[in-house]
Amino acid sequence: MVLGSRSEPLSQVEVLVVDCQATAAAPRGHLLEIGWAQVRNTVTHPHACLIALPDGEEIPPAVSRITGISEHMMRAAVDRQLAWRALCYQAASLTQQPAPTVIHFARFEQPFLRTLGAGLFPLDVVCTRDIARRLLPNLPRCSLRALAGYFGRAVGALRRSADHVEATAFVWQELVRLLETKGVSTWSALHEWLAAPVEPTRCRRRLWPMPRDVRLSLPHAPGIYRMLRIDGSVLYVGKAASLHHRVNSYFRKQNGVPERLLEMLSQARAISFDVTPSPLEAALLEPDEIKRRRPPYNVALTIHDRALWFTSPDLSARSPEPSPDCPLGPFASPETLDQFVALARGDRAALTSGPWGPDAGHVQSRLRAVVRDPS
DNA sequence: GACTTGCCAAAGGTACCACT
DNA sequence: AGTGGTACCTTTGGCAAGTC
Repeated sequence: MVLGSRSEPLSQVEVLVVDCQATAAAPRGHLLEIGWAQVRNTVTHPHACLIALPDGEEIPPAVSRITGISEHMMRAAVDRQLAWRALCYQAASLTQQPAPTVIHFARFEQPFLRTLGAGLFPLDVVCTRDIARRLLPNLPRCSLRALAGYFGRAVGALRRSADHVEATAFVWQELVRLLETKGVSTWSALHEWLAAPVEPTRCRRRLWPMPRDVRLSLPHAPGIYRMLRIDGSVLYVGKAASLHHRVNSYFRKQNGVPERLLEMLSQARAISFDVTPSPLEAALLEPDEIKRRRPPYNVALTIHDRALWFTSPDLSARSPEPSPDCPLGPFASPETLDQFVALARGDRAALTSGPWGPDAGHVQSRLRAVVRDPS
């Protein structure tokens, strides 16, 4: 049954965007959450529901950590067939049947959904990752977070279906614009385009979204830099003895680049920087900047990933968490905090053995100002 | 005929990538 | 961290053409 027209322009096609969270990949895993939204020009408010796990099944700690879904929250979970029927009801309201459906990395979601459908599957699925891989073959990463960031939308730290549905819908709309420039302008043309074999690419050199001249024009001077998305939001704050060398070093390696770095560089379109008189000054500015902006990729100084230290304004107390008594920080280790205390007290003997070196005296006045005014 | 070289395809192994 | 599918790379073997 085809109610709508398959020749309708892709940007006008009403689609269902779906995302699932699960305890693990199929067939071992169980559905934990389903989210969906109807998209045509604008995105309707996404609907998401937690799915009750089979008796005896629990949410693995790792999944609970990345999704934020707790056993307590699962009290509101619904039966999986109930959720599937609600999704099918929404699918049936679309003009085209089977319902044009957009899923990111559909390979993960489809086995769960097909099991729920038990032979009846009213969805005509395309995968945004497959489209992106063809349209942007040299983009370092095509994960949902990387793609959304590439087009200028942040994805929340916790992986939840409602947020992922909105992000997928956003990515879909951006991809449709690119598809139409390639002459892929209808739903059926999109299927044909996806089915066509891809030209083999033997040496695929990465294409960084950040223009080369932007990074090459950075000064050979110490300072702090901020990696920015296309909308200007900050991805990462770093410090450098030479802004030019540090930032350009990210873009030289083709292999062995850490996963999170690739994901960040897939999103970074611009850079802003502040030149400082010395590398030490940059090192002092960096934590302030991180604390103020909370960039998502400053993993090293986030409390979730390793123990951090905070200290009191008079440096006499320390705590692994920020508090009214210990608002200064974060410091990556007790050793760094020791150096900070020594620097503030002018203990040159302690300083010259540490990473601050002979620059220590140069920044003491600023450091004392920081200690006096912890805001 | 024996050997070398180049090409191709299949098989097997490994690295990559995306998900939770 | 664990998982699984895919892409890529290497190895292997068969074949044809060229050279000695």
